[in-house]
Amino acid sequence: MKNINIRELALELNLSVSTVSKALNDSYEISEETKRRVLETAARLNYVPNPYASSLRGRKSKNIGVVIPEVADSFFSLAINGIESVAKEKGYHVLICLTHESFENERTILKEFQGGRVDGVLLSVSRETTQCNHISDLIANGLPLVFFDRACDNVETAKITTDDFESAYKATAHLIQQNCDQIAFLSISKSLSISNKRLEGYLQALSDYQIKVDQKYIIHCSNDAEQNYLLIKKLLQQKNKPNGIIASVEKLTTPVYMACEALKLKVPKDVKIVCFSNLETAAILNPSLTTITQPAFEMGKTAATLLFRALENRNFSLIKEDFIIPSTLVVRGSTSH
Amino acid sequence: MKNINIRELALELNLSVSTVSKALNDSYEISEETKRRVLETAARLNYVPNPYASSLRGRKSKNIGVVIPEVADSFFSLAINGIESVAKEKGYHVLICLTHESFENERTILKEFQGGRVDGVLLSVSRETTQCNHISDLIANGLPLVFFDRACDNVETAKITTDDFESAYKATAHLIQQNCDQIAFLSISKSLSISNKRLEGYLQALSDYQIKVDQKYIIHCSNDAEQNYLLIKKLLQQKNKPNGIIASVEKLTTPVYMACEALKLKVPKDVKIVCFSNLETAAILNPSLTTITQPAFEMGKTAATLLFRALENRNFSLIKEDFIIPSTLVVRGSTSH
DNA sequence: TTTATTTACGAAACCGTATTCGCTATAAAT
DNA sequence: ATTTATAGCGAATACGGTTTCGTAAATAAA
Repeated sequence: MKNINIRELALELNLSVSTVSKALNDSYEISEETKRRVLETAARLNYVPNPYASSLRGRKSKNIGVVIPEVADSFFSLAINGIESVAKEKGYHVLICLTHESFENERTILKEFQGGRVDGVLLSVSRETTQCNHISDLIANGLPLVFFDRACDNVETAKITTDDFESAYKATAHLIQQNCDQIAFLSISKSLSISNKRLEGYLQALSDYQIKVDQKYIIHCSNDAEQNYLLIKKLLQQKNKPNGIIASVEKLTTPVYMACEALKLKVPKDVKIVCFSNLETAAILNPSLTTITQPAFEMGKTAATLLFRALENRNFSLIKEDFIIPSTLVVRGSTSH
Repeated sequence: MKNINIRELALELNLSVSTVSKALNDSYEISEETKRRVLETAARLNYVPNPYASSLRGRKSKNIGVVIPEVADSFFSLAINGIESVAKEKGYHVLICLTHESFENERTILKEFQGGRVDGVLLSVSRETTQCNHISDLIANGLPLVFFDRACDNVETAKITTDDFESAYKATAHLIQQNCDQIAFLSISKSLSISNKRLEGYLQALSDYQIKVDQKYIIHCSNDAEQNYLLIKKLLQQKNKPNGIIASVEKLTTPVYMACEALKLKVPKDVKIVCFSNLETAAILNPSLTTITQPAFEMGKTAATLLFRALENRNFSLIKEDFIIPSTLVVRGSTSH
């Protein structure tokens, strides 16, 4: 049951290697009868082509790279499903690379991609990424790249995002309508565009509703769960503690709830909470969580579709363009009863 | 900024291709001075080696394949992190392939691996997998493979699992001690070994505590979320409805909670619930969820470590062997107050 | 001084597949 | 009958690295 190569397959068939290769690739040069024979024998001898040889010769890998900060996250894992659904249809493989929110990892991964490992890239940048030369370099090198969710504004390519400003605005307005007047905003990065857009939406809503901005309500979280928990706890322990919280990212949900519980704060009575989150369990939390639900699967799917358009049409190139798929505010128990 | 190959690099350096290759691979044949020059020029010209050329020539891909049913699942995404932590250290890449619980997908993926795409495989089989020839074939072909979590019993290789029988037993005993006498067990597959071992642990506990087994309390769920919800709802609507539920897999958590809420059943008063789950949000559910928490990261890490031992030592081969890492019963609000 | 060994490098073969180009035999067109 | 076109196949080359083997010069051993 050892694996055979095309040469041995050709030998068995009394055909040349080139004929077999063409038959396997359904070339018009080969007769139907021969194709049938080749396919039949290939199946019988359990022939599986070596993808590296094909990639080397064909100068394309049939792989797309997906670079994301983290896989243990509902948004990203759902986005992967969206991406994969398209890739599979196109006969491509998905190479998932994790940066773990580290800029250095991100740069290393993209650098490696220059060697030809992938034909195109879908990228959601790390929270540390402030400067984008490593991305521009890759594009200049001829690799098509599409951002999804977390983009760099000064890179000339397409991005798929959600309406971060508007949805943060909606979330904030919702809290205000629920009588919150001291609303905290939990950010995960000072540089990330989505984080900043969400922050701006929050600020705009405060302004529109004539609520004064208080810097002590704007918390910049880190990538350390324990530290974030302490930060949030501290926020909720000050004398003018907030009566509303917007968490700009899913992973802050648990520390926020934990902090409220530790401090015996009742949600939504004492504090109301909205999270940007795709958690399936949002509906069964204690209390159920009001969320901004992002169209994760759709975003992944759209990003992949766009990337493949660039891969398939050599005369179609990715221009700087925004595709915005709206999020949904789902009101649940953490902001009402 | 176009990518260059080793030939052009050699030309620039006035060296032969072989010398450059050896220098890049830190061969003892090359002087320190030359290595320095090569490395410096390679960096300056932004040389990135083509991985497919290396793989083809070296007959190894520096990739390991991870085949799992689903990525949008806490257990698997944490396991991926464990696997990746080892792979990264060894300079390997992780190729994540999703079966979406389909046997056909699983077979196709493993078949492709025979072409040499990966040097080794970590596999958690789909819920549909009852027959394992596609796996044995792969191993017979020379590819080392380690199971993690979901294994096939009749394949000659190592497996990393958790103590499914014992933890299901513990969960059941815990429910009994909390005065449950009508305990339902939610399975996801009739063939999956983990599902069956958990079922056996449940049955053994019932037997040891002299509780009669009632087949109507053993529910075989499907892969369809909506259908599972209806199934569970039906379970909870019968006249002798259970007062305890064990969900053998994380994804059943939400439908169970939803069904209880829809039927106005109080947890834990009317029904007590235990889930096999790695959900980070278990502690903040309504009520907080008693879980069997699997050592997901550890299992991934151990499986990867074992696989690499087989990859690195040609005289070490994977024998049929069980490595069992225990799960933890974490008692929370869904089974007590 | 002669011989053996070591150091540092280059030429060429090789990994498995795809593609270009050329060839033959047959069919079609003139 | 002659030319042209076409269908079907094979030889050879290319893809970009790695590795084997050979060799010249430098050094060590005799």
